Amino acid sequence: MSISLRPSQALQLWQQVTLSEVRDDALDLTMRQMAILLTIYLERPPHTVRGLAARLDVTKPVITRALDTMGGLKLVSRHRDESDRRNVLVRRTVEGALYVERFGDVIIAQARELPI
Amino acid sequence: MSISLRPSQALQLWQQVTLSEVRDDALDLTMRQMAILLTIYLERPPHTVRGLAARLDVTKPVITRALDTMGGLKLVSRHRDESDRRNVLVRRTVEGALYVERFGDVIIAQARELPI
DNA sequence: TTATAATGTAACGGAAGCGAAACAAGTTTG
DNA sequence: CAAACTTGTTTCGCTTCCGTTACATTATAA
Repeated sequence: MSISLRPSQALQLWQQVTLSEVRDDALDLTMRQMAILLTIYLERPPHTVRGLAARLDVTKPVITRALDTMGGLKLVSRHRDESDRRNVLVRRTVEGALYVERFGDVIIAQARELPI
Repeated sequence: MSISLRPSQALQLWQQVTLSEVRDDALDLTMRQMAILLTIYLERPPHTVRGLAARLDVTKPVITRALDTMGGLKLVSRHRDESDRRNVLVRRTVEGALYVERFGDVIIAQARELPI
C-alpha cells in the first residue's frame, strides 16, 4: 500500500508546511535551492556540480550560484576532488543536516494535522 | 486516523515534488510566494494585502511584491474593494487555478511512488 | 608534447527580492 | 470641517538570482 492523498489534502499539506516555514522566519529558499539541498541530503554521494546539474536538468551556473548561497548559509560545503581535481565535491554539513531534519519534522507534524 | 509519514518519507516526498517541478521547468517560486499562492487558493476569500501579511507574519511590502510577480504570471489578480476603497482584494485566476491543481496532482503522484 | 575535452567559475546586463521608511489615497473620529 | 488613522504602494540602497558566454584549470588523446 502506498501513501494516498486526496487533492485537497496534498495542497493543504503544502500550504501548511510553507506557512509554518514562513511564519517561523525560516530560510526563504527557492524551489530550485530546495531541490538541490534535498538531493544532496537524500541521495548517495558523491555530488558534483555537473551531477547535480544533470539531475535537475539545469545549467551548471545555476548549481554554482545555489552552492554559493547555501554555502554561505552553511547548509553545504565544497571540496576539491583530489582524484580528479576538476571536480568539486559537495558535502553535507552539521548545520544543513539539522535544517533538513527539522524540516522533515515540520512536514510530519503538518501531515498529522490534516483532515481525514 | 491521520496521515502518517516517516521522516524519510516526508523528506523524499518533498524532494521528489521539488525535483519534478524543477525538471518540468515550472515556475521557480520562493517558499513565501508559494505560501501566499496556496493561502489564496485554499482559504476562504476575501484576501487583502493586510490579511495575507498577518496570516504569514510578514510585512505588507512583501505581499505587494509577491502580488506584483504572481500577477505578472497571471496566477492572481488585484481588484479595488468598492465598499472600502483602501482595500485591495486578491482574487484567483483561471491560470492560477490550473497551476495549483496541477501542482496538487504532482504531489499525489509522488506520494503514490513513495517506498512503504 | 601538443591538441582536445571536461569541469567548475566568473563576468555580463538585467530582473527581482530584501527591510526600513516615507508616502498617497481613503476612512473614521472629534 | 480638520485631525488622526488605515491601507496599500513606492522608494531607498543593497543583495541575489537569471541565462548566456567566456574563461582558467585539469585530464585525456593523438
